[in-house]
Formats: sequence, C-alpha cells, structure tokens
Amino acid sequence: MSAKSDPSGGAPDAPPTDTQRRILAAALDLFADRGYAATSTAAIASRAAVAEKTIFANFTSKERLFDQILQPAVLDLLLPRALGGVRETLAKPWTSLPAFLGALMRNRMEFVRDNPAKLKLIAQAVILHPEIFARFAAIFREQLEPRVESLLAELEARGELRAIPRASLMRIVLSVTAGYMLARFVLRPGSEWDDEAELATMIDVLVNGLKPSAREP
Amino acid sequence: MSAKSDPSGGAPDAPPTDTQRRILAAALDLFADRGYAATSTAAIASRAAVAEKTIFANFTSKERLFDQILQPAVLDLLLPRALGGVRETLAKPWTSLPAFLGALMRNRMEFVRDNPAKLKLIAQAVILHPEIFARFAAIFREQLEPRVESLLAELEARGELRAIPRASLMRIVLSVTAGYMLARFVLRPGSEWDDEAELATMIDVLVNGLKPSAREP
Amino acid sequence: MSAKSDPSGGAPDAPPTDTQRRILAAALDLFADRGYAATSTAAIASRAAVAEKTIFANFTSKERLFDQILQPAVLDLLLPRALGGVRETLAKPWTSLPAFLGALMRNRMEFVRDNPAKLKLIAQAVILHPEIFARFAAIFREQLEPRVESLLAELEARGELRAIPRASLMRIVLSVTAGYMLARFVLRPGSEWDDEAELATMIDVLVNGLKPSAREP
Amino acid sequence: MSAKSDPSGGAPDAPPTDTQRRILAAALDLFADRGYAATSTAAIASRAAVAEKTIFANFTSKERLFDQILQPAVLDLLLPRALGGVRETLAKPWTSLPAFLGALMRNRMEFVRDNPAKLKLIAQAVILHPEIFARFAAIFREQLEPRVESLLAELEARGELRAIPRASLMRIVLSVTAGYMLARFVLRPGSEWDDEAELATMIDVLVNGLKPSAREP
DNA sequence: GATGAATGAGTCTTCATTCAT
DNA sequence: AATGAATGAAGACTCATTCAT
Repeated sequence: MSAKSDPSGGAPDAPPTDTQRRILAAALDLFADRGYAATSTAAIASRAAVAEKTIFANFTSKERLFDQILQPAVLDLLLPRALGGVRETLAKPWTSLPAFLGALMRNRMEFVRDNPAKLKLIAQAVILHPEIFARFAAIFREQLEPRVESLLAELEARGELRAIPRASLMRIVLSVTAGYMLARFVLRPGSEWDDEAELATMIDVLVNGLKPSAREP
Repeated sequence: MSAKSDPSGGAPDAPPTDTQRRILAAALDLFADRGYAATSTAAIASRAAVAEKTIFANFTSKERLFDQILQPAVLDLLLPRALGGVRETLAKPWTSLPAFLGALMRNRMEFVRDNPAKLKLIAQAVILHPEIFARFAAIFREQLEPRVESLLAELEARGELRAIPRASLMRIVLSVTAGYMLARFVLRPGSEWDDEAELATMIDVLVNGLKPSAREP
Repeated sequence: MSAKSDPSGGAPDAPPTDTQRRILAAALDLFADRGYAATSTAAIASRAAVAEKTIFANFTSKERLFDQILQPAVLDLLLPRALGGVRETLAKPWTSLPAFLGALMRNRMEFVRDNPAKLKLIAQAVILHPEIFARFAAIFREQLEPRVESLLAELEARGELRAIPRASLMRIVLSVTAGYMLARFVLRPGSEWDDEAELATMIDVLVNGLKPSAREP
Repeated sequence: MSAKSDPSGGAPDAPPTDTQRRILAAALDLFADRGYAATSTAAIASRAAVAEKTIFANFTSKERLFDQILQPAVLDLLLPRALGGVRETLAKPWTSLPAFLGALMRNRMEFVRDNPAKLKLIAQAVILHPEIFARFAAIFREQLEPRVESLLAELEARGELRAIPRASLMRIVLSVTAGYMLARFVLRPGSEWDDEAELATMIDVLVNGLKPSAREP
C-alpha cells in the first residue's frame, strides 16, 4: 500500500503549505464574517480557489479546520510569539501601573488591528461554546497567571493597587480593553477613532479606579 | 375580504397566542444555545411541540422569527417595561454616582439573571451583524442618551465626574457591566459567584476611576 | 347526528352558491394560467377571498374542484346550452358548406372570446391527460356525431364534399379552427387580429380543399 | 482559479456526460408525462438512478434543467440538424406543392414518431407560457421564414398558390400538421393509424384548398 | 356555512463528506 | 497532492387537507 497522506498526522507542527495557507485564510475570513454554521465548505473552497475535496484532504473535517484556526488565533491573542508580546511585556520590570497598562493595551491593540477577524472569531466561539472559553482560560492560568500575579504583587507593594480580588481586577481590565476593541474593530469599524485619546482615557480611569483610595492611605 | 391569518400583519402588537409563545420560547433557547444558523426550524418545532409548518404559518420565515425574538430582547435590555427599569432608574434624583451605578447594575443584573438566553442571543447577533448593533445604538441615542446626559451633567456639577468624553465614559461603564454579565451568565454560569461583592468592587473601581483625581480638586 | 353538509351530494345540479361561484371563477383563472399542479389551494382561496377550508367544504378536494371546472367547460365548448349553439347550428337546414362552416366557427369563436381561460384549461388537460380527451371524445360521438354525419351526408349528396374519411375530415376542420383559436386567444392574445378576414380565409381554404376536385366532377 | 465543475458554464455546448444524458432523458419523459410542476426532482433522480443532488450539481436548478430540455427540443423540431431536415427540405428545388408538403410532413412526422415526448413537452410549454412561444416564433422568423417565403413565391408564380396572407397560409398548414401529430402521438397513441392514407388526405385537402380556385384561373 | 389554526408528507435545494482517477 | 463527480442526510419552506369552534 502507498503511504497514506495522513492529514494532521506526521510532524504535528509542519509549516503549512501554500494551499493550506490559502484555505486557512479563506476560512478565517468567512468564519469570522458569517459564523461557523453559516459558512459552507463550498464557500471556503471557492474563496481559497481550491477544490472542496482539498479542504478535507488537508484538514479532515470542517470542525478540525475550524479548530486549526481558532486555536492559533487564541494563542496569538494570549501568548503572542512576536517580540514585544504579552510575555515580554510581563517580563519587563514595570515601574508603574499606567506604564504597564499602556504597554499591554497598545500591544494587543496592534495585534487586533492587524487581525480583526481573529477577534471576531474568538468572540463568537467563546460566546457559543463556553467550554472553549474554559480551555483557553486554563492556558491563561498556566502560562500567564503566575507572571501577572507577581507583577500585581509588586505593584501592590508599591501602593499602586488597591486590595481587590485578583480575578475581579483582571476581569475589569480585560472588560475595558476588550470592550474597546470590539467597539473599535467589530461593531463600528468604519467610524473615526482616536486611539491614543481613548487609550489614555481608559488607562487613566483604570489607574485611578485601581489605586488605593485617598481615604485608605 | 378574506380574514386570512396574516402573520405579522394585522394589529402589530397583538398578544402572542399560546402556540406563538411556545415557539418563541423554544426558538429563543435554541438560537441562544447554538446560534441562528445552527438552529433548524425542525428543532424549534420539535421543542415547541408544534408542526414545523406552524412556525411558518405564524412567523413567515426563520429570519422573521429570529427578528421577533431579538427585537424585544434588545428593547427589554435597553428599555425595560417593568417598573424599576432603566428609565425609572434614570429618572430618579440620584444623589451620588455609586448609588446610581449600583441601582443600574443591580437592575440589569436581575434582568439578565432571569433571561440569560436573551443576553447570549444579543451578544451573538451584535458580533455577527454590526448593523443590528447600529440599529439598537440608535434606539439608545434617541431614548436614553438625553436622560443619561442630564444625569451625568448633574453628577459632574457635583464634582463626582472627571471631564471624560461621554462616549468613552459610557463605553467603559458598559464594558465593565457587560463583561461581568457575560462571565457570570454565559461563560462560567456554573461557577460560584458572589454577586454582591463583585458589584461592590466594580462600583468602587468605576467611582474612583471616574471621579476627579486628587490633583485636580 | 346533524345532517352533514355533504358536498357534491344532494341535488346533483343545484345552482352554485355565490361562494362556490367565486371559488370556481378563481380556480378557473389560476388553473388556466399556471396549470393544475402549479396552482395551490391557498392561491385559489386567496383570490376567491374565502378561507382555504371553505374550498374543501364545498368541493371535497382539489381534484374534484378541477373536475367541476373542466367538465362544464368541455360541455360548454362541445354542447353549448345557449341559443345558437353547436346543436342549433347543426340542426339548421344548411344549404351550403361555407355557410355551415362560417356559422360553426363564428359561434365557437364567440364562445372562446368570452372564455379564453376555458380553452386554455381544456388544451392543457387534454394534452396532459389523454384519457380526459377520450372521455370527451365519447361525448362527441354520442351527442354530435349523428347529426354531423347526416349533415355531411347531405352536403356530400349535393356535391360539396369529396369522399374523405369522416374522421380525417372532421379532424382537419377542427385542427384549422382550434389552431386559429389557440393562436388568437392563447399564444398571441395581444396581437392585432382581423377575425373576419381570417375566418373568410379559413373557410375558403377548407371549402376548396374539401370539395370534389375539378377532375372528379 | 479553481476548476469548479461549473454547471451550464464553461464551453456552452460541451457534449453531455453520461450522467447528464440519463438525467435529461428521465426529465424529458417525466416532464412530458406529468408536466413541469407535477414532476419532482426526486422522481427524476430516481428514474435517472442518480442522487438528487447530482441533478443540481449538473443543472443548477429544476428550471434550468427544464430549459435545457425544452430549448433543444424546439430547435430539433424547427431546425433539425440531421440531413433531410426542414432546412434541407426547404432548400430543394421543389417542383410542386404536394411534393413539398409531403416531404415536409413526412420528415417532421418521423421526428415526432421518434420523439413524441418532445412534442408533448413543447405543446404544454407553449400553452402555459406564451412568452416561450414568442421566443421560438422569433427563431422561426429569422431562420426559416425567408426560405419559406421564396419557396412560396415560386409556387405562387407557378400558379399553385392562391393569394392568401402568408401568415394565415402557414398557420393553416401548421394547424393541420400539428393537429394530426397531436392526435396521432399524444391524444390517441394507442389507436391504429394509417399514416400514409392520412398524409395523402391532408396533402390533398391542403393542395386543393390552397390552389387558385377554378373561378380565378 | 364558514373559519382560524394546525398538520404530515412533500417541495426544491444545500450540506459536509467520499470515491475513483 | 489535488481533483471532478457523486452522494445521503438535512435544510427551509409549501402542499393539500383536517379539527374544533
């Protein structure tokens, strides 16, 4: 028997072929635009300019194709590989909360600006499938939480943070950030936005909101 | 003239029949759970215990059925009809920002606690179809913004608000609120949540974040 | 038990009620326009301005409704009840073939002019269901053929008819007549037609074509 | 570019595949027998022994499938491609009206004898959709009328034709011919028919009916 | 006598997926 | 490695018909 072409087998992280890249790009756009269920494999094939069968030859099933798009997208958003990403941001010796928030938001904004479809895709997936959220929350806990925790501890020690449950604190920061990104890139992408001013405002509000109140010196 | 049963015609707000209520309830649950595209009319019919045709006899098409669920859901969320709703909250002579935020969040939390499916539905719809968001943003602007504006003006006059663009301010408050609701009722509905503590934290952060900073007295 | 309303029972030829007339008229138009299979009972009900159920209350089934339209239409075309109809035409002591053909064609033309939908309906029915044609051919044979036969015999005796098989002769006359009516009222109803000239031409051709040829005096 | 199988695109007259031929044959039979609306794509698929989807993969929609059957059928009837077809008949230097009519009728009779379903299909289509008739009348006018015209002119010059409007003349000849074919192959296909005798009779009647009458020598 | 509301079986069409090449 | 052609199951939606009123 000839060696079967075994998709998704072999080297688990072989770089995608050109065909695969075209399919992944087409699928990302369509999934993000219409949602998973409303996107037909025929539409993906047509946009990628390949035969429908080629999709299945390379990704086995529509669902696996989706996973192979979603997973990297989430990792990119949480654990970017590029220099200056979140881990690098977290690793730097931040001297102040506003500096840290600014670096974090700016960095993630750049990513989303270049990949709005990924944000849209993740937002949909997470709302429809909370178990996906759980999976990626676990990644966050394992990979990022310790660093975040030590950073917060240091900031707290410096008197820049009030005593707030960590989970609530992080959720609030995330909400404000994600809220802006969604409005900016998904809900009203056509409007005019002054990113710098908005960032400054958000950082200002968060820094003031999170610092110890005047009464508890 | 024949008195055909004329779905969606006639009196535009005739109270729904029992059959219609069953269909609407089934469809809301399924649309929220699986998304519009992944929900078949057959599944709705089966859950509502009616014939599939009955759905079309009453709502003309799947899309119109969806609209007849989404529209009231959004209105309920934005402009609740029940006493103590947003408009009443806005109308009261609030003496302080924390009191106002607390009333607002608590009121909307109760609504979402009773109708998590509506939140889930709206979140999906708004991400997939920004034009829907635009439609409802318009409702907000027309119905609520003036009251919010005057309220904020008053709070500002009392020294409880920093000079922040209104849109940014409202987006931040909304982000924090919606972020909590999504986490609480959509992403991790099974976890234990201490609503009172979370509310207190959010209000605290927002109030401090929004009040004039110590340096600008 | 109460007396059931027994549609199509009771007096077999009770005059139709107003409701029934409306339904029959609507159904005739739609059947003629779109064909039997493409006409829904819903469309008939809507055009007749009655509830769909009323159709079934009065005519039992779509098929019976169709029959109750087709049957009279055929009888009207073959055996008109009005004065001056085919039987009267046949009964008169015709002195010549052209006079007879002229009277016949003119009379049937008037009928079709007033009832083009009936011709269209019959044409469709007869092509799709030859057994219907057979049924009505039988009516013709029983009711009309004897008279036609004696008329033809007389014309033959007078030297106006060649010796041609009766069936062929009648088919040719019918073909020419029906061909004109179809073109005139079904295929190109919008065009301008000079009925008198066309009739004259057809009669002329038929009379010459059917009379004994010069060589056989 | 992807090489999608592009139904009805690409080379517009690519020879049909075997699958397509089976579908076309099945559809022709069923459409002719039951009419377009009463023929389900499921029935066609079952008779052609293919999956229903295969029909749509090859013909896009039921309506286009119908068109791809009707159009060639009409062209075959009007403009046969085979040798000895209408155009060849028209091209020959006919020495007499009876010879011409005989050749024409015989030729078209053979075609219909081999393809009665096509005649049935065309008859239905033309009655239900006069605009289809108009389309094909145009083809006739463009492709055949000039030749017919010159032929008739020549016959007229030879004294074989009376001065009759061309349109009426052609309609009468067509009516007689089509009338026979319908009776012969559609209405009473089971009966015994003596084609030669019938043809002779029709030609005789037409020739005598169309030649200058004795009185106008 | 007529209806409003409902239905199971069926409509055309599309789905994700597979086989032979 | 990619495809063209095919498919069974399912999609939204319509059909002729019936029940309770």
